[in-house]
Amino acid sequence: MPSRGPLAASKPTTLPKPTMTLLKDFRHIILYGLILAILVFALKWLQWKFLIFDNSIDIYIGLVSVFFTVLGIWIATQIVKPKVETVIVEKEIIVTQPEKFIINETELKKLNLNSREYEILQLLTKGHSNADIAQTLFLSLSTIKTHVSNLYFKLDVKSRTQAIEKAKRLKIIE
Amino acid sequence: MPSRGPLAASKPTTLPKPTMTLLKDFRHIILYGLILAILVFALKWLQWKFLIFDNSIDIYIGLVSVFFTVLGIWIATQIVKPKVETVIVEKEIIVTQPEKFIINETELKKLNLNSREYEILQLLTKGHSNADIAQTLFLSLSTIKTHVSNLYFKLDVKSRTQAIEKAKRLKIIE
DNA sequence: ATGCGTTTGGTACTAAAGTATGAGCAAGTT
DNA sequence: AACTTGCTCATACTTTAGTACCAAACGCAT
Repeated sequence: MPSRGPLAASKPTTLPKPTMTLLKDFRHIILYGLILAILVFALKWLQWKFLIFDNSIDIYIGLVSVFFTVLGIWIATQIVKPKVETVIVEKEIIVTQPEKFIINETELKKLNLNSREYEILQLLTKGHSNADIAQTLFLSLSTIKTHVSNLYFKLDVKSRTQAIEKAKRLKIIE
Repeated sequence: MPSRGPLAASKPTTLPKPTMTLLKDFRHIILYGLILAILVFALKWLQWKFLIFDNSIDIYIGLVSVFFTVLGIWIATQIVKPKVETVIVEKEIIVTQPEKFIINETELKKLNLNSREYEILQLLTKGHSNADIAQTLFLSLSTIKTHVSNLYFKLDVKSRTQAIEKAKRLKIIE
């Protein structure tokens, strides 16, 4: 077996490809022709030699039969191209990809945060204070506090640092 | 070609597997024997028929040759298992690895945090309150506050959320 | 219209975080 | 011995965060 990757191969797929027959090229045809010609001469010689013994015609025929049978077999092995089995082996390549952050939509939906709460959560993780967020979103501090409290309830946490930790752990925030 | 993955195949490796021969079972042997017996009778008949015309011995031999050649080929196709070439095609699959965290030692040294401060920073990012940290490290709340304040000074931030954000951004904490 | 959820905002209060300052103590350095 | 540094702890204070409860305005669907 050739060298393979660190991970094992799996799911080998067999693809039978019965490509049949045909002589490879004209050189073979000429070669076969020559062989046959030589055989004709040999047979002629044998014919005359064996005809001296009239009874030996059976032996002669037998030899011819065997010879041509073997010849046929040999020709068959030459003209039949092998089946090709293609085995596809899956080779896994491990790639460390530079932070392709994917938001965990499943978790995010489970938490059922509304748009404001999620917006505030994003600012929260950036280290903004409630007052900052209020200014950014043009809302009163009270509103922010309400949203933040609801956010904590939904996230099942008790402080903004816990909220940040959980949000990042659940990958619902970058 | 069959359907393949998103990535192109590469490095096809050829493994010649010449699996040879042998009759499948005894039934075949008996079958071949019978066929040969029939052939012998046929030949005998042909022999006598053609001997009437003395000159036609060449034609007779020719027919025998052709017949047994074809027979040989046929036998070969029956008894010789096809050669099988196995082509292994490696199909590459990209696997993204979940990114190993590497602490940015350079930044960490620049900040010049002492061991306690770094320890507290770690607990901070996990969402622990000052009281929690005090309990964990068997220190008074005052001590934690002092350390945390010094930490903020060194990190140039004004709150624990900012500290967390900066620490993660600088990759000095997991 | 009525009900529901979202968003907004308020008051009052408690808890926690953060600042400022001072001080004790052990270990190592000059 | 005097000094520095890292770590500890305390007090007093301000600021921010967080909780609880309430309520108005709005959009939307039954």
